[in-house]
Amino acid sequence: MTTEPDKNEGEVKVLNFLEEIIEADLKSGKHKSILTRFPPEPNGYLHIGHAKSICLNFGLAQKYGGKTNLRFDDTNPVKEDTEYVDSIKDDIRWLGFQWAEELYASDYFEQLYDWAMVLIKKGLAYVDDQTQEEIRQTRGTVTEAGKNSPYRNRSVEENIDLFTRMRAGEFKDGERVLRAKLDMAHPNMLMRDPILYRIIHAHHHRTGDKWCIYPMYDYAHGQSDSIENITHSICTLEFDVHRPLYDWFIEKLEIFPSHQYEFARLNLTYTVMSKRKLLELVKNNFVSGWDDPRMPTICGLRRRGYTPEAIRMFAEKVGVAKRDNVIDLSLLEWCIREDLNKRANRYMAVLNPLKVVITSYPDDKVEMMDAVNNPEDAAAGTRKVPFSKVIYIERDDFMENPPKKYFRLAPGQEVRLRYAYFITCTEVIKDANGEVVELRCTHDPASQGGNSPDGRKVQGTIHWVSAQHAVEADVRLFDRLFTEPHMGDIPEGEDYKSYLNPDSLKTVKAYLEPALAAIPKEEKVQFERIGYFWQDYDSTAAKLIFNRIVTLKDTWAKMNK
RNA sequence: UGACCUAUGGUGUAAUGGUAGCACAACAGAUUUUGGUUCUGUUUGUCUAGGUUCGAAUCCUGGUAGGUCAACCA
Repeated sequence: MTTEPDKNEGEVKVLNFLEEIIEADLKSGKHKSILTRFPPEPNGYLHIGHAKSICLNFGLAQKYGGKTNLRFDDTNPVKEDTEYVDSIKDDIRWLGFQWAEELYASDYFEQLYDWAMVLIKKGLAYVDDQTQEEIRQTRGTVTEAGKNSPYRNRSVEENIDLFTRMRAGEFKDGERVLRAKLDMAHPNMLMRDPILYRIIHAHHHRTGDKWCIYPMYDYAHGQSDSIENITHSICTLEFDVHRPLYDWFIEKLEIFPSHQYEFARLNLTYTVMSKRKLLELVKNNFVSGWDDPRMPTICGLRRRGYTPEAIRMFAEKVGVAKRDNVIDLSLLEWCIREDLNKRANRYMAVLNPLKVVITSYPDDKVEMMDAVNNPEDAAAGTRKVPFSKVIYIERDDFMENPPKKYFRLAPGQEVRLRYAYFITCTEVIKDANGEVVELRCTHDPASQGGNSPDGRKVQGTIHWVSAQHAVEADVRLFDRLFTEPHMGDIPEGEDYKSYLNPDSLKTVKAYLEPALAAIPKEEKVQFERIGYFWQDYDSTAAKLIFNRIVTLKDTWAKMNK
């Protein structure tokens, strides 16, 4: 086969609009290199929406040989906590990114204060004594102009004095604010004398009690970007209307001209993305924590079995644009299957067991069957799986009255036990309620390993575990995770409670703990993360099977509709 | 009813004045030691009305629809 390395065939070069801007800036010499930043407020855990932003900011810098800072936007002490700082750092690292510098908006408080003084001296900021209510009332509405504050024309000296005393702690919360002097009739509400500083006597997670005045987002963000020489400040669409203000501060302060660019935030079907709602789910114990596998948080997805590679692939696939979007959850699921399918070793696990006794098999015999670890990767090798007279199969793999194209086990029907034998169902045993509780089968000893010397074909192949070697665990866990509304499909204004099953945590605990006790200590961590297995457990395997179950369920549902 | 942003198959995203392409989803077939994977094929789209142009998804104007903004949140 001949290849032309320069051709790069099949690979279409597609730039998103941010890449186009960056390439143009680099080409024109506007910037020699680029510096982006990821600026979370440490007031909650990162979710899949943040992952898109992280992949964008870090990915863009990587692609163009630049760097990315991690900056915590910690300008509101009452909402923020170091717990969140730590989790955010963990999640970013887990996703596979390394920041150039770890910074905090609170590092800039002194500089920001000095700049506020500059604005005051230029006659561009003033201290307002109005109450919060008065300020709200005089701001006007989207269609009506606001009214000037009676304190708007204070002298520079008086403003300096008052602002100094605000910092010194002479006033109570809410008594005074520092506002920019712009235009109370501006069509953009954000430009109607925005508040720069407010008084908050609260303990800050980093600066402690040093400050009692705190800058607002609009006053802190652009200048923080500027201090760090951020070239491309990339944020979501709702900050679009803030850009004129962002530019105004930079212009008036005559500092490094960082620029803000906006993109559409990620929305996912069936998924709650609002930090406020997620916090509520955690606080009210509707989930076991921020890392509950049903949560759309990065740590939740991690526990659900997602890999960083899959999440990065997802971020790549969803694209970047300025149009509001709702991505199908199926794309995220496709990404994890795509990733795991290539690299995860396969293991057999039965989630919803049905006992099968192979009557023709010797009572005490145990055979070690050869099983392929990963059909997609021969280098992954093989392993031995114990087989014996009594096994469990998946309940879904048997039907007493099968429809026409059902290839798995049914009375009188032959099926292959993967890596083991062909078996034929000879008897169905039911309990008093008519529920199938056990199957009796015979095996073909010649089909050891899964092939018959006479070349006859069986259409179905099913997985199994040897009962005496199995580790028992709760099969319902998996079921719960998939039958409950995924990550909370909660319509606006509805009660979360009706959408999450409060029993699931109890169930998990009740069944997981005895199972854990049966497992060698060194393997517990893996096991705990994934849930459950009868034998042959492994976290990666769980991920694969986990995603595979969804697919099979879908297929089955369709066949029966 | 103010300012700003947006409009391409079911869902996303390309095409930057010259053949509407790609991915997910859906559907059909082939292969298969799991109805998975893999491979092949199929269906479905430029919000609307004008204008400019040899030619418009693309440029202009009007309309329509959706979103954002009236926290001392970020």
